[in-house]
Amino acid sequence: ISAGESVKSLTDNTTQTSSQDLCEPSESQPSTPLPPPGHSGLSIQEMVAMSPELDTYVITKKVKEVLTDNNLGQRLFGETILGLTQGSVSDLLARPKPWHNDPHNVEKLMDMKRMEKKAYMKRRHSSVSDSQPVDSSLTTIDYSQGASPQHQHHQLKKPRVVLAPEEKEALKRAYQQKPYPSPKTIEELANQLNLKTSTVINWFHNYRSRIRRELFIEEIQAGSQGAPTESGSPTSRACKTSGERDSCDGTESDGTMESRPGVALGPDDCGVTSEGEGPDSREEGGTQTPNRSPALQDATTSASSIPGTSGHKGGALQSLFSFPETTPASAKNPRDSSLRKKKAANLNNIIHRLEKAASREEPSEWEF
DNA sequence: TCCCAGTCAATAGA
DNA sequence: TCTATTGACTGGGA
Repeated sequence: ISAGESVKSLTDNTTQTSSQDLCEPSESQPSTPLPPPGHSGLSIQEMVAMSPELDTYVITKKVKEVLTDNNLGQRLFGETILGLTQGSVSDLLARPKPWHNDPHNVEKLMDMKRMEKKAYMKRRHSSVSDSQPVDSSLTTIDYSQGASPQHQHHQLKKPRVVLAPEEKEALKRAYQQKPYPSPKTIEELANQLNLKTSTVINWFHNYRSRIRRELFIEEIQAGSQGAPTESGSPTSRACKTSGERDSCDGTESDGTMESRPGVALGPDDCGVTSEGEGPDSREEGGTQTPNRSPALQDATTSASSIPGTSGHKGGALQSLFSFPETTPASAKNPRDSSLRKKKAANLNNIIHRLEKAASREEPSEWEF
């Protein structure tokens, strides 16, 4: 059996299971005839859409475990199943994205799927030269993504800029002083570091974004361990600060951001000290959320201090998606709690089948 | 126009 | 050869 078949089998069974589990949480049989691509049966996406809150951190962690256990590479999984590159898969697995959604939106989702199916059928009839892969489980989204402009401009690609450690240090110090530098500051930084302004701009965007994600993960981890937080809710985004972390990727200790001897650009050399900025200063606009100030960092990172006592690892599968009873939703309504438990049971079931499917031989034919 | 989330893809490291 | 990192880019929202 090829790894590709394994992946397919794995994901196929996930879909199948999820459709049934939605109706019957406790049991399901995967032998049901498979719907064609673009069908209106419930898939993993729909199941997910019906869950207002999911511990995506735990789910992602489990998926990662399954991939590892079954020797399924990120590239294969990403390209075959998700339509993502290896790097994106790695990023997602390392930093899962939280969500919060309205379960009633499932109706919208079904409508969208119907539209998708129509479009798919239309394309199939009209396209003559496009020899589609036998694996019809690839969704229409996959095809559209394959035609991204990035692929078309392949020949025009610029060489990748690799920032030197000193340059990164200087940028980080500048960031500490001003997470949102003005165009003037950016230009000064670019000049002093001999970089393009676009590179500096991109660096600040990326750094802010990745720090934010790191904080999400911390909150999720804290929340999934019983802390009554609004973990995972995009609404919490507005409460984030961008400058509260020294390290972007979590692999560097916060101490690395201290001013470093031997680096050409000291804090005063970063071009960020000449404009009277305070720790919370943001030069342009002034329309940003005020609590983005680094000065608030302690308040927003305190949730991460909860020790890692997750009982998921090595434990029974049924405990994988045990939603904390202390979360606001379940606390205010016992019915919610029961609902959440049902969902947890469903998800545990899915994971169980994922694992079983990964070790099975026969590929089946359905979409993820 | 700016910021963001999401993603790609080059590169480094294991 | 695999995964992790990260600069660059796109599209959407305000």
